[in-house]
Amino acid sequence: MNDQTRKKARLSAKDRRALLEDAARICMARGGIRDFTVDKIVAEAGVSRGLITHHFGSMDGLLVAVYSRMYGEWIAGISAPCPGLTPLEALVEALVSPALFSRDVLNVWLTLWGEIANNPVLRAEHRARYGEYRDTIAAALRDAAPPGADIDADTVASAFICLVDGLGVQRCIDPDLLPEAAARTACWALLSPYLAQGNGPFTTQARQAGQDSAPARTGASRAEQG
Amino acid sequence: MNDQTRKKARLSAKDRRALLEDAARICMARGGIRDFTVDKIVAEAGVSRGLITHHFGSMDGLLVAVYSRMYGEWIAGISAPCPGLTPLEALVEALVSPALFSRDVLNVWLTLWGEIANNPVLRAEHRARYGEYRDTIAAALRDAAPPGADIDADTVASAFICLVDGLGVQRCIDPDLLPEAAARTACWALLSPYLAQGNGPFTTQARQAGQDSAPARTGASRAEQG
DNA sequence: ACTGATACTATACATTCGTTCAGTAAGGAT
DNA sequence: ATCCTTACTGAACGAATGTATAGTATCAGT
Repeated sequence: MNDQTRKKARLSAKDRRALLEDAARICMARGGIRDFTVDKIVAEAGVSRGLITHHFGSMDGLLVAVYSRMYGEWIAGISAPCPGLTPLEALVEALVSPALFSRDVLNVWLTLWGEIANNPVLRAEHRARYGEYRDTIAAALRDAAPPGADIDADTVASAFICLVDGLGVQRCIDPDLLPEAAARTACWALLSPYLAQGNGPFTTQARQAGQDSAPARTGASRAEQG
Repeated sequence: MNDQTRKKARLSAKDRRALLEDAARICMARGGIRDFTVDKIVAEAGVSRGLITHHFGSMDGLLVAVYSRMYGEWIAGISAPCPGLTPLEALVEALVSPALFSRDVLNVWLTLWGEIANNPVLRAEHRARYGEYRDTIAAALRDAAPPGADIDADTVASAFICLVDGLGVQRCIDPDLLPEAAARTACWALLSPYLAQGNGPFTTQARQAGQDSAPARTGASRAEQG
């Protein structure tokens, strides 16, 4: 209504940028990178074609802005504490919650990943953000680890991020095949050896052994238990 | 040389299709979906523009053909036995080997995933192939599991596939940050609880408990150990 | 009230996109 | 040797791509 009464809404640069970023995300959630186009985005936002160039310089600029916003919201989402849960439990619950583990959100991520791999500008933005992401997870891990544990929280966090990424991919491809509960189970399956007392696969000793001459022996020794 | 001497090479439909599929993969490895175009592919293959439509009907047809080929080669790669290793060990080693865990190969996968999520034709092809992929892994898991273990190999295989996907994503984004050894360690970290004697997180009991009213308790009980 | 800055529109532009199609030529079958 | 199938070329098509730019409208500062 408000938009219809006013012939032309003149927003602040900040607000208009946010509006365009949201429109771009809606388009990407709908049809991946193929729908990340000037025509589709300005139609979704209800503005003229020239606005994207005016506010972001180019489509690459908009892409970086979307990526930056996604990363910020993602980290904020997993950092929010939850009463009754440890920080690590809250983190996992956030990751499988509808706010983060929805197809719309994940499809934007998947689309962005495909661009990061081939777009130097986006890759630079990623490198600046990834450290913060990993540190957030590593902090929750150190908090949950048994006292005096000899582990590399950064390594665990990296592996955990990979799993979360993969869960997102599968969720995009076939949401029905990967319900929330299955994702949660997978998360704890990866984290539990680290949290267990004693020698998980992420201890300094285990890592050094795994990188030595006999590469498969880390798993082999376990397989031979049965 | 052979191509230059002959003015026009007339190949069988099968051979020409394979050649075009390879050219398409090279383009996708180089620049993602943005380089999956008629002009780029026919230039890479050294043929005229009309050939893609002639052999595949449309670009979508070529995309499905590429995906089908990728899946076939991927499953063949992880199914090859390796002397001195158990089937599961051989599978993991194949997954982190240069043949499968290279940026070129993985970038094609990442590109395809972005399309599967939004392309109904590709999604249908995926559904027809995913089962075979998961069964291959589940078989190796059952072989490696301790006798009489009460586990859901399909669930473990699904979770493991997610991890492998995520490792591929990270490898595409920043290959230096995820060396082969780290990927191998992450794989065994996820698999080891399942292979251990007793109650891993993938047993029937643990799964039922995890899906009950207290969703986070599967991990919570472990976190409270320390 | 005036002025400068800028949010915004709308058109135009050269490329590039996927597909169509008429025509050429090579190879197998009879 | 002659067909007929088909692998293959190359030009043409309209639609869609991102960006540049001239012009309009609105707000803040004076």
